[in-house]
Amino acid sequence: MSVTIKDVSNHAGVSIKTVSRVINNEENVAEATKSKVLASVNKLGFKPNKSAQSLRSKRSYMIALLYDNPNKSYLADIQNGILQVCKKSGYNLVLQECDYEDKDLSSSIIDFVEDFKIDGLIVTPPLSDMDDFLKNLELADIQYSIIAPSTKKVSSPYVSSNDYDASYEMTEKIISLGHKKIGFVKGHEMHSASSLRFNGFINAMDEHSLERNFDWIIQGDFSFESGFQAGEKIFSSAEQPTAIFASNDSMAAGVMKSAQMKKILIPDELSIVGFDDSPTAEQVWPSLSTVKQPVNEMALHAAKLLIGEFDGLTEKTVSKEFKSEIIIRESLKKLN
Amino acid sequence: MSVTIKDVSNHAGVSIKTVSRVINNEENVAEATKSKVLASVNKLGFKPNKSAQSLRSKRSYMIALLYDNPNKSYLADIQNGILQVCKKSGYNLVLQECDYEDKDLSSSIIDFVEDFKIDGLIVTPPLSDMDDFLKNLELADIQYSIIAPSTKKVSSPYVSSNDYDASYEMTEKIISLGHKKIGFVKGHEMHSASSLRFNGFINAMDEHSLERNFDWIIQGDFSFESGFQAGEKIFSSAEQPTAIFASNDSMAAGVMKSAQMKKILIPDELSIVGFDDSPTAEQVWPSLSTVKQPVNEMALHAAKLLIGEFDGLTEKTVSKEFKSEIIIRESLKKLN
DNA sequence: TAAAAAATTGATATCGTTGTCAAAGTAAGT
DNA sequence: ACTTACTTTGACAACGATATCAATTTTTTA
Repeated sequence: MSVTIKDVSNHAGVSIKTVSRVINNEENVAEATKSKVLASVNKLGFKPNKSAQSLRSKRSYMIALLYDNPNKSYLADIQNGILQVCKKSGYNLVLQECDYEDKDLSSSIIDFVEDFKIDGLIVTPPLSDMDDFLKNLELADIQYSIIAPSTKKVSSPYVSSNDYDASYEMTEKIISLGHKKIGFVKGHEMHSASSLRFNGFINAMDEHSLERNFDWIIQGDFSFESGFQAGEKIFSSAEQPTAIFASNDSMAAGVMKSAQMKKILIPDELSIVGFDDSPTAEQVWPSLSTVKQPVNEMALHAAKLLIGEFDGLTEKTVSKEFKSEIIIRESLKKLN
Repeated sequence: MSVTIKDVSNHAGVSIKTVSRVINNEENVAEATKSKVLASVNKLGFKPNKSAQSLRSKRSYMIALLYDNPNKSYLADIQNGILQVCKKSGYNLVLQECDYEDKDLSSSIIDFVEDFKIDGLIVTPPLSDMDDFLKNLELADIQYSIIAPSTKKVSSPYVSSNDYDASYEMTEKIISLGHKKIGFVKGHEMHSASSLRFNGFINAMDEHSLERNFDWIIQGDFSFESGFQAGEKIFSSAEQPTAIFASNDSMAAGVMKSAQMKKILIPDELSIVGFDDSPTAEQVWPSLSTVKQPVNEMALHAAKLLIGEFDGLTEKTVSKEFKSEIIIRESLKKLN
């Protein structure tokens, strides 16, 4: 059938242990032996049997992605980033959907990791915001790498996005176009990104001495529906803003719909801005100005971080904060 | 450490082989022995070591999802459906992105399956439309289950959607609202769904003796951009349709944008209809009428089909065609 | 140059299951 | 009662890698 380590050892005229040493890049193998073995490996097309490796070494060569996020496009980007690394390093990605409200979350995840001998986890928001959950993982001695807005101080490696800065910058951009009356729709309360994005907005407003109008600051939950309702509230208030900044694109689209149903012209009478650069941002009309986080690259880095932890191979990858990009489309316009 | 089959056999006072028989539901185990063993299994919390099982039995308990589809939301639904089955049956899902234009697709997938001892594949469009690829899988004796529009005649089990019927029905719905001048934007040529959807449209038009206007029948590729360009073409033609049916929601959104930029009122002057019920369909304004396929359920069934093939356990699941649902939203209106 | 230290290599045990095959126990047939 | 057939069970090999530890070779040190 398929080529085993024994076939290689026979072909190369060394012991199986030596072959094992070579394929695992262990130290103390003579160069001559090493190249002899590698030649046999290539010649025979040997690929280590994952199950056997896993059984003996207690490593599964599988990492899992933990998520509880209805944002399909975000998830797809995350997956792609991780897969790029997995493909190269011979790891496999396993998906694990969670419920952040589940009381037994920690224990069920710990069971899952032990059952499948999962080597490590990549944890995404909002799970990456749950400190006690992360602490439980550490207590169970489970390796993980998190993707989160930059606030976290955890011992495990992490990849972060500069939600605060991006929001601050986008707000300044809006202000620079002459807007002074700016509304804001907040995101889901469980996501730390929500408060960061809000704080970025507030601080930029303060910096430019612009007044906050609490009729225009509405709590949402990242859903389209909550954005729509936020719009209804804002547009029924006494005074009207000239721009609204929503904490994600779905809510921005909701606000936009609400405005359009009230015949408010966008962007002439009202500018709308979102966050995330979801596919919808480009497909609505007028297209949404938004903030694009390099989600794919972040996930890629998170995977490198995690896998680098087990394989000494890769040069030590370090935690890193990623910068977002502001994308200006049709929905944001200079105030007349 | 963790509980092994040996611990169970000691506790139950039988041989390890007998324990193995019980946990694998083999025949010819006395009832008394069986329940005795199961009691020990529960008492000790024994869970078979996947790696050891895999090593010995040549089964990995992993199935892979093959895809080459930029539609993130579709993919997420597929994944969710499969995961529901995996969770129950103890299988794991591995993601494998492909390139349908890759010359070496067959061989690289066959390598992948052999390297990781993948038990079976779930193949999605457009890969499920590539007959020679599927044939190669069969030659390599690889189990798979496909998700595809219903045209395929393959020996492996499959799950299909009634694209033709759904399209026919939606066209009739449009016609029933008084529309006679109806445009159509075709989907990507490599997807068999595209021709089915188009044929459904054409046949419904014929059935109602409505004339086809080839100025309004445009080839697209499922992308937003291609929908936008289709709109530009249609709106620059001599006569204008009163309704346009696009083969998916992204293209419908593109058509919509093109119309809105030309100040064509939707749905008053033009009705637009999509296909897929993507998140965008709900988030554009006016919201898109569309066809919803039970993608999640289809994937769930495909997974059952595949896993049922190896585990004799489940009652034989059979190939099945799933029906789509027509969703009427704001973008489709009775003709004045 | 001999002894000590370090580098290199291999024989064999081991991981936790399932597979093989023979032995023991039960039921059926004459 | 005595084959014959079938059911139930267990001892031990095997899957294909890594781990242990001792043996051998090479290098360094004195």
